[in-house]
Amino acid sequence: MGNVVFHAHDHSACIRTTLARAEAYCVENKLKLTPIRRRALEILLTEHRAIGAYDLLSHFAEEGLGTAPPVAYRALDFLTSAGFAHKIEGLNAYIACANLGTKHAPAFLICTNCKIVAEADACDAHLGTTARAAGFKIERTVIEALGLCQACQAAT
Amino acid sequence: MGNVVFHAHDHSACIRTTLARAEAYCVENKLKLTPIRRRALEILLTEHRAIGAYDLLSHFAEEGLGTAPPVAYRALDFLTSAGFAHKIEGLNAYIACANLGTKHAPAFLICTNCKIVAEADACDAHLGTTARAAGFKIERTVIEALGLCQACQAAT
DNA sequence: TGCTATATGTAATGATATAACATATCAAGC
DNA sequence: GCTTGATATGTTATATCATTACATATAGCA
Repeated sequence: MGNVVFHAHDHSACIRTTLARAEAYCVENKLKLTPIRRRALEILLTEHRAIGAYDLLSHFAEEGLGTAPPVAYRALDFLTSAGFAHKIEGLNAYIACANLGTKHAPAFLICTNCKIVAEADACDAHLGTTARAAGFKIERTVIEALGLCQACQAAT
Repeated sequence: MGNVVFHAHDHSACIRTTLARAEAYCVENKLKLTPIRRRALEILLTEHRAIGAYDLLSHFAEEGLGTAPPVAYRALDFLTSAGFAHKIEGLNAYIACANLGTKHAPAFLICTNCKIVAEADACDAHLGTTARAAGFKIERTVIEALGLCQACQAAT
């Protein structure tokens, strides 16, 4: 199963190795991890919880990296497309990927109180089982598959 | 398994029986299905797909039922709390419940092209299996469990 | 070097959602 | 039938989340 950890861990090492993996992945896939994109990932990794696009933007503003919303959304678009971050639809917020570099369908356990998010894998079959193992108390689930219905596939 | 239907059906009958079930459920549970709430449900049932809060509000405006956002959001809050409608987080949109009156954890198959939404049950184990049976092609999944982590449970 | 893709800067606006407070309605108990 | 308290509705303003559109800059390549 995935890294379902709500407990403490060596966070600075976790940030360093994840950034390194992101860099390697970009080289392999001819993607450009520009300073602003790299910094965005670093901020998400440091926060280690889901944060809003405008929260990210405040960090950028403090550091003189930009003040207009597109700056944040572009960085987040890059990170989510590359699989370095995920959007938590239930919170309209974004979080660094915990299994960076691997193709995966993420599933999340989100604490509505402290906003900490644990990433599991959707292939772990039941979120309920994973949650029980982690001592997480589920209050609401969001389970959605977006794609094309049969008719729309035929029409295109 | 749930009513995973992308195909045509007797829609006016479906609306009538669902409204009747909602009314019965409200009587049983001492909830008030006021005219505006009833009309909101009727509109969602008629649309038979996910619509935005402001789409609902336009219907209200045309019918002289209100023009301010809270009118729509209150009606939607009532319907979702009562289990008569669900929010589709991936679309920021709302849809009438297909299994009204029964306690259930819904899972959705959402066509990003035509916006039709099929409701399955999360207990059906795998969304993938359900999708395959319906000929639905999944492009993105949103799987989120919101609740309280162990630490936050302990703290309260 | 000059061309073209891609990335960034910036202003304006669109889309979604809630806060706050006033007024109305309804049902329970007197 | 009135009072009272709870719930629902009306309304203004504002908060929050996200994109469009267009100008400018920069990197990689012919």
